[in-house]
Amino acid sequence: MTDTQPANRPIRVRMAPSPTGPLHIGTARTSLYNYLFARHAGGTYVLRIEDTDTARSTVEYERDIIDNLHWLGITWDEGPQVAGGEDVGPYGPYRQSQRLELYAREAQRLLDSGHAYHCWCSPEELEAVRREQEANREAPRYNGRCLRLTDAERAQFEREGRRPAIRLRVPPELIRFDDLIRGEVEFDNSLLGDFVIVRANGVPLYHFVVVVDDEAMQITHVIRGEDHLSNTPKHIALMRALGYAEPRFGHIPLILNPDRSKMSKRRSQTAITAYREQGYLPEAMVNFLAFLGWSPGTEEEIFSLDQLAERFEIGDVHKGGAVFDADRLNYLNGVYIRNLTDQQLALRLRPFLPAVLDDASVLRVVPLIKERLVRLADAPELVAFLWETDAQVAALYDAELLLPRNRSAAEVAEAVARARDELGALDEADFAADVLEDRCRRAADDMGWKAGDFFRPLRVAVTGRTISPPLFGSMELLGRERVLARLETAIGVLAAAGARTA
RNA sequence: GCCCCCAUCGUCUAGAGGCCUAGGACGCCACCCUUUCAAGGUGGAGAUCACCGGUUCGAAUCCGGUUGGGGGCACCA
Repeated sequence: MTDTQPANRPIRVRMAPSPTGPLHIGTARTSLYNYLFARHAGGTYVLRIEDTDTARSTVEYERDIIDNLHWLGITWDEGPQVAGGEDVGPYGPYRQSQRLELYAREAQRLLDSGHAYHCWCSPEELEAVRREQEANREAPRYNGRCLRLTDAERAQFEREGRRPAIRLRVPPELIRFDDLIRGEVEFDNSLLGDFVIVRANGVPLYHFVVVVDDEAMQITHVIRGEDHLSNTPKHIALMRALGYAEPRFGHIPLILNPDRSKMSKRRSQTAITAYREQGYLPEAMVNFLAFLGWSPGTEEEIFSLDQLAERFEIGDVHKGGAVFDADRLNYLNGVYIRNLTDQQLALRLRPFLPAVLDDASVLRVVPLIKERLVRLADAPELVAFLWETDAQVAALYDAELLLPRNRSAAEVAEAVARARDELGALDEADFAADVLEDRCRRAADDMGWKAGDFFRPLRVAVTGRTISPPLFGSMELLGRERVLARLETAIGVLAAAGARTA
């Protein structure tokens, strides 16, 4: 691999989310790669909140981003540790909304040195120029009108009280850089227009503030999504104009929708919170995200965050985009769930199960559902029969549901009655899964029934469903009294159905 | 339209000139196990390595072109 370390500078990377929406899958993965890179190299990891777009930025989103980053297990050395909280680190403040004087100072410096100039063009004028360029099949870029203004024209605009934006004067030069992931990349900046760095209302723009902050925070490696690859020449032009050191850049592939377009809210579920709420484990999420565009080069696929940090090499990151494969995430989540101890799983399951189920019951439920869970939020449906009332369960009965193939309602009623008698003969202390199973198997055998056929109506009677956790474990958890009551109700339903068809 | 990036099974990927009649995983299909559903086990289908030309004794791997896909071209980030 190529040398990734600029000379004489300790490695510092950053993630710079914009609190204009909840933490996005793509941002999470970029944050993860930055984190892994920093950890692997022993560098410093900085979180900077890019909230210059005051109209769209909110504290709620900042909270969502920070909370979910923490949830994933990603930690940073500098930056706000808590949403709305105080900064940690010597290069603060770490919220761009609090760094406005710096940007103003640097913008003035560019103005003074002639690298930037005021632009009075109105949105309408710019739009007209753009349309004309499109009609002439030219590249849509600023025509440099305000660069050629006479002093009189300038004075006139100022008299009119029009507020100017500030544009960078982009030199027509070839920009070349050695991307950590893509290698040599070359752009022709003569194709770029003079872009705006500070809006007319005085608010500095993204391309400008990233560059200023990366320098101010001594960032050595800028690892970000491929969508920024084409923006890099702008950033380099800015750095040169400001006399900054150029960091190394690494552009990671995009995460794609199934149709291979850039992953979007429209086509996919993109908010990390949504996955969290459905009961995806952060460990599974991290493992999954890490492999979207990177692999250790072996056939191992289960990695903890620490193991990932140990193995991660930025040069091994792929160049091509990766489709977000929900099936694979589900599979991985299941693996992580099954790898948890019962106690650990009970703890994680707690928030997903209703309070009527006490902690001890949650722990007892775990062995019954562990192998059946894809997401934690799937748990309630699996064991709802435990807290549903007998009446609620009975409402789910349907004679059809209770009937195995080729058995009449009368026959089934008889079988269920037999089970009720067998189980009713047991006292509370003997009402355990192995005993229940033994009794029922014998009864089935005795009546000449296949065990499976005999169990089906019992399952429906007890859980209200044809699909359930193991029958006898479920019965044990439900308890003698309620099991017998439900069997009784089912017998009634079957008898009525039998009478109708007879 | 212009610029840039990318290209191995449906998907995530292994592969850095001969070990590849291309490996693994997910998904899919069988079968086994089995009280349902899962989990687990075994096996299978699935990629002429986008295409065309080179270079080479030899190319998925190197070079060029073509095609296809994606991204960027804002007083959003």
